[in-house]
Amino acid sequence: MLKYQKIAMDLEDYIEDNSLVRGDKLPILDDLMKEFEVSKSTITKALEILEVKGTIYQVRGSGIFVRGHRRKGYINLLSNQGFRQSLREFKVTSDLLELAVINPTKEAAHNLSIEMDEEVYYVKRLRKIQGQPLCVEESYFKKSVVAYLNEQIVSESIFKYLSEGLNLKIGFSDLFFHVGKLKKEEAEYLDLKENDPGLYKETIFHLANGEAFDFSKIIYNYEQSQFYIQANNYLP
Amino acid sequence: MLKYQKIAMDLEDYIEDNSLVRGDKLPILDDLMKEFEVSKSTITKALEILEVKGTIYQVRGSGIFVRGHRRKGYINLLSNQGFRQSLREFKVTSDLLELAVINPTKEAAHNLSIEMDEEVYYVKRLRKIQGQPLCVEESYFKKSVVAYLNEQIVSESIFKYLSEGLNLKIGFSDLFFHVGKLKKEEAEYLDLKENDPGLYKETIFHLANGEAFDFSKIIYNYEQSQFYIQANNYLP
DNA sequence: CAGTGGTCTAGACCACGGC
DNA sequence: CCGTGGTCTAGACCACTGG
Repeated sequence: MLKYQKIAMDLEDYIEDNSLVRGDKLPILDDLMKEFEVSKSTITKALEILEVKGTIYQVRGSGIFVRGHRRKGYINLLSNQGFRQSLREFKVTSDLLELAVINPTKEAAHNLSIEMDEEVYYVKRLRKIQGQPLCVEESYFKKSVVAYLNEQIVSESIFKYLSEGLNLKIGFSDLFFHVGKLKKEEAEYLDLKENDPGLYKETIFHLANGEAFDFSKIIYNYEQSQFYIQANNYLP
Repeated sequence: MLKYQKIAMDLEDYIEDNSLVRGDKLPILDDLMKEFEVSKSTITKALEILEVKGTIYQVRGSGIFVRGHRRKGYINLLSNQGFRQSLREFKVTSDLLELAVINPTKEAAHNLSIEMDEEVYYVKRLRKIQGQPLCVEESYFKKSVVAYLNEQIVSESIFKYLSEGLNLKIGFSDLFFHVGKLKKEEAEYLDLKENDPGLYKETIFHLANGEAFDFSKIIYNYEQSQFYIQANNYLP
């Protein structure tokens, strides 16, 4: 593990352990350098990561402060770590509806930039929160990248398996969404009525080398889901 | 303007001017260092900004590549620069419905961390795209920060005025949203029907020093709006 | 193994906040 | 004015990619 990653994690733990909240001050740069016995740039790099993640903000001439937020019960839209993190106080479970090796739909093939005769793993899951349907998810994993999946892996954290088990390096993801009216079949999964509102989200996940490997479609139950994002305002 | 900011902008222009698309290669680090006559770290910093913004991705041992994305007509959810950027090919206009100095609602006061007797500018606007209602927005600006607003400023870009006119430094923003059924009054603004789907978004904007100064509530017309985000996957 | 990006250092100097 | 974070440099060394 890289120094700056370790420092970033240690600082997150420090904030957690000391129950620091928005506006609370962290030690100054100089002290952090001494504490971790690294150069200024390394601390800066660690802080930058936490800044991008929305954990802290830095004010020149003043100090380093905890950002956090949190409205309870909101899902972090950008966390692909499933819902374990954002909703850890709630009970989230997952029903596996389907797991198979298939040829992709035209849509999936297009979003993964593959031919329609290349094989993919198709995973369909229904996620529940405190027993209520939270969302239906369909995922298409390139089989050339994700060579093997089984029921157990899928029922736990797929991404953890990919990065730790298969040693894949996840890079970036493109996320698209819109709001619409649920079709009858969709509504049934979510325990809602036809034409009720639904949030439709599509995500294309890429490896660090830029290759798309997972196309995912999720429909959220509007009664169970609220989202948050912590953004930074870079170049105007 | 800082060197790395200038470089980042120049590289964006370079991509634009040469119509580079996803996967196209940029010059290597060494050449960029020579071209811009700066040290490696400065180039790295510029590239990092573009990486966070979703403009490029870097692959160790291989090169620097254009990321971009491929869907037209989607709104960048994280761009507070209004819709000019994402939808520049479409005609976006804005009707001012109300502009007044008032005491904040309880909700606005809470989100801005102020008392209910402190004054705020209240701005209500209806945005249209190609003549169709796109969203209704209500904003509350702390008067202690934004001392003056008028009809002309509001009809153009408020944030441009804040950063260039008032020289305020925008820092970060917290974004919350959910999906719901439109109330009758809301639906009328958007030319929709009661109980049609709506995307409800709230944003709290902060200065670089961490002070909240703008609380904004937007309801989007589901027929006119689709969104995208380009995310990076940092620490697992 | 050559090419290319990533990490880390030590240090100079700058810019902003707040007393 | 002092304390604090931000920018920038030059350079050593590491780690991954791809022929």
